[in-house]
Amino acid sequence: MKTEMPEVDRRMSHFETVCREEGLKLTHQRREIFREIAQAGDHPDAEVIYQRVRERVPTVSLDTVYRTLWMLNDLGLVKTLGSVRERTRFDANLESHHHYVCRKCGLTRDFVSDELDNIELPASLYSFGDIDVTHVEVRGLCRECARK
Amino acid sequence: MKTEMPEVDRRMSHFETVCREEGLKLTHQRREIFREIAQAGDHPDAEVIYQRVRERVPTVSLDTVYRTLWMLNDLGLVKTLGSVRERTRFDANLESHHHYVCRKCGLTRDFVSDELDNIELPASLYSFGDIDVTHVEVRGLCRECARK
DNA sequence: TTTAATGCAAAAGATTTGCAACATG
DNA sequence: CATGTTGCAAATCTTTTGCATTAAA
Repeated sequence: MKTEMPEVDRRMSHFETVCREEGLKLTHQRREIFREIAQAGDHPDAEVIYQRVRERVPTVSLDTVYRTLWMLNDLGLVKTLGSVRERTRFDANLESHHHYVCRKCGLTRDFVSDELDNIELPASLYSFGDIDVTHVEVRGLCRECARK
Repeated sequence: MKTEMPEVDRRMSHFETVCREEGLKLTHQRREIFREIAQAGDHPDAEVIYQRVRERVPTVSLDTVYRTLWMLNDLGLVKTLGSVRERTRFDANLESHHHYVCRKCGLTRDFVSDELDNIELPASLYSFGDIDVTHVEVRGLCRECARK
């Protein structure tokens, strides 16, 4: 389930290029933390990344992992799954619906779409398991944030 | 942006029915916490719900809000946006892709689909703001969890 | 009256921050 | 060598838990 080496190498050099462009130092820790995410196929969280990097860099600290992760996210080198630095939000609307989320302020609005509710999913998906619901999240910059 | 009253009332009576069926006590706190989510149009988090309920029930405590929220979630009376009781996960795959997520164990697998990448979104969406990316999350029970 | 639910306070967990020591460019 | 980065420890913030008290059925 790991990413293949040629792809990992491609990601590593992109990472190094972006860091140089931004004037960020290419430390041993940063390289190894990024490499870990670049080759992982399972979307690890900060703690898991920390444990894995520690096998190769025993002195790395958890706070460096966090700092690096957010730095990579700000540079657009990694993405986060689910909410970004946000708490769990609750919703009592049980009808099938989807969300528009502002990438900057987190504003979230419901929308419905019969078309989306009936999209055909790739057959390969069923090899992962069965399917209950399909939820579409549309991200963008909301009007309010665009004005500033 | 609040939910209209008739719909709130419908949700309230559904909530009461389910609680009775499950033998759960209909306390003042539970009613007001549920009402708050039922009428909110903005997907509040636990802290926000707590602050709003406190205006009407000044003695309510934050831990009761948390306990009630998870109870409602377990009963299927509310849903959570984003990850459920999970930490932020990271991903270095920047290509457009979607996720299959197991509702039980959180297993997450990437998948790609040209069809999904080209779905037509409702025009009304553009009234919220501009659109960067569309991400589809398919939820279900993975094979591993289904076997148990 | 019986039992479950609440509020409090304390614990646990996750993430962030200040700062001196250190490594990179 | 100058500056940005690290590791440590402590702080902060969010969520959970134990337990005596209270309220629903």
